[in-house]
Parts: sequence; C-alpha cells; structure tokens
Amino acid sequence: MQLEEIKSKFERFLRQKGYKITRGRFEIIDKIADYGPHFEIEELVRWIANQNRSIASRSTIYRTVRLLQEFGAIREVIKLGNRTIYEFTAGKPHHEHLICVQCGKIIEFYKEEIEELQDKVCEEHQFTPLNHRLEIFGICSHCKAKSHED
Amino acid sequence: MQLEEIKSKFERFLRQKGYKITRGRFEIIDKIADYGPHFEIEELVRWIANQNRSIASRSTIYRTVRLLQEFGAIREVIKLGNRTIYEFTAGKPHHEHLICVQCGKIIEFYKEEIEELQDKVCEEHQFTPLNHRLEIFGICSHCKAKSHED
DNA sequence: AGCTAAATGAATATCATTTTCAATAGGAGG
DNA sequence: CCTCCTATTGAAAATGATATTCATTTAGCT
Ligand SMILES: [Mn+2]
Ligand SMILES: [Mn+2]
Ligand SMILES: [Zn+2]
Ligand SMILES: [Zn+2]
Repeated sequence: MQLEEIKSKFERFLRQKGYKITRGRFEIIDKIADYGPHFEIEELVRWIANQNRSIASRSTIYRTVRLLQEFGAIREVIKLGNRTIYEFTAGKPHHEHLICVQCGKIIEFYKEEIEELQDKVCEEHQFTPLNHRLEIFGICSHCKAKSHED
Repeated sequence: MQLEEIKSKFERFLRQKGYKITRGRFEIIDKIADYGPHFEIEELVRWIANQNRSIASRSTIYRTVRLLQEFGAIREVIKLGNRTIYEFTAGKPHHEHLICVQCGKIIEFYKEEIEELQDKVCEEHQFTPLNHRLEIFGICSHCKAKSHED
C-alpha cells in the first residue's frame, strides 16, 4: 500500500514548508483515494458531505486539493466547459485520456512514442516542458454501438 | 484573402440553420480576425469596447463566439485556470501549442507522427475521435535566458 | 499550560459565462 | 413599401466554480 507512503511524504512536505499537520488534510487524502481515479471537486464535496461524519468544509477541500497539487499528488487532467477533472496521481504512472463526450467515460492510455515526440518538439523550440495534457474527445465504443441500435 | 470566403460560408451556414444575417455577426468576425491568432473573450470584449464605435455587446460577442465554434471557424485551444484561449482557425491548418507559464507566449507546432499515433491509440480502444488538444506547459527560451541573468 | 501563527468554516466576493426579458430588427409574404 | 412573425440584441440578473475574508479554533513550540 503506497497510500501511507504518500501521506508520510506529504507530511514531510508540510513540515518543510512550515505548514501544519492536521487531521482534516489527511482525511481528505483518504477520501480522494477512496473516491476513485478521477474526480471533480464539487462532486467530492457533495460525496464527503453525504457521509455520516463531515470531515471538512468546502473551503478546506478546495484548499487541500490546491495543496496536493503543489505537492504533486494531484493533477488537473481534463478541462471541458467549466468542469475540471482531477486525478490522484498517487504512484500511478503518467498517462493521457480519451473522453467520451456522450457518456463521460474516461479511458486512460500511454504511448511512449508520443511522449518522445513531444520532447523532440520542445527541443526544436528550445522550450523547457514542465507538464502537458493530451485530451482526445470522441465517442466510446459502447456509445457508438448504442447509437446504431435504432 | 480567405476571410471573405469564410464569411460567405458562414452566411450559408446561418441561412441553412434558419438564423439571421446580421451586421453584428460579421463585424465580430472582422474584429476577431484583426485581433490576432489567439484570444480570450473578455479580452476581446474590452478591446472592442475601447474602439470608437462599439459594434456589439458582451452578450452578443459571447453568443457569436459560440456560433462560430458550432460553425467550425473557432476552437478552444488552451484552458488554464479559469481562462479559455480561443483561436480563429480560419483556414489555418490544425496544430498544437506550447505555452510559456512565465510570460504567456504561445508557440504553435504540428507533428504528423503525433497525430498518427493518436489515431492508432483510438483504434486500439475502438474510440471514435472527434477532436483533441495537446497542451505543453513550460518555459520558453526567452524566459529561460532571463532567469539565468541574475 | 500558554503563546503565536496557521488552519478552519461560513459567508461573501470574484470571474467567466449563461440566461432572462423587454425592445428591436431581419426577412418572408403580400 | 408595409406587416407580421420570429430571431437577435443589450442590459441586467443569474449561475457555477473557485477564491477570499474574517472571526474562531487548533497545532506545535517554549
Ligand atoms: Mn487518469
Ligand atoms: Mn494556435
Ligand atoms: Zn461513451
Ligand atoms: Zn516565456
């Protein structure tokens, strides 16, 4: 289980930054890990609020997600309309996404060659890449099949 | 000059949809074409408002940008924070972007091989791609040089 | 235990974008 | 050219995600 490892690294991160170790922050990490691979903050806020014991307010959840991004355990992966979908990168290898615009399904993929070509492009432009995001929007096989039914 | 061509195709599009041909819509196209390759709507609204004769209200500008997206002359190319950067695709070939997180500079590029690999990935997942966006965030050569000065 | 700065929650603000609604203007038909 | 119907427009208000404010609480040091 690497969740504990991430939490202890996060603890070190907080200490080093002079931030405090609070129960709320670690409970939010647990909830995010429980929630699933991809989430929207509002969705998470509602999900947490619907549980017996509310562990943190909306403000704290937003603040903690920001902190976890700074730390590097969370990244923004899809931006569509006014929605931002995050993911808990927690030891997961880097990857990109196919997003079904019909049903919202998210498929993950990784193509080494695409990554290499990106580095090549950056070199050609003397550009120092920090991060990137490749979003492919389209129709998943399930939705495709369904639309042929009628 | 293909701007005129685009406008006449847009006119056909409007007619076909049962929409009306209004002066405002075409003046907004002219302004967008004048403005530059990439724009944010609020920026455009302010820019248009600062000109002698105001050609359209904020609402109409938003509505027209949406219409032009539907028509296919404009696409969302970068989403960073709460900012959306659009571009007038007006006959321009498809491309992706490098975005300097320091100065905001946008560099365009196109790599045929990346496009092909994307199609391959989609096939592998029986996914029908409609459109995609590859954003590479980093530091441009100019900002890099500047940060080495001190 | 006592002190101080950081964290928290609730309410409020912000910012981009959308919607509402009353007034106006295309454009089809006469 | 006139009339009527409907789409469009502008201004203001609403929305929705996220950020900020501020009074209160808490972590962590002495
Ligand atoms: Mn993912
Ligand atoms: Mn571009
Ligand atoms: Zn689907
Ligand atoms: Zn730069």
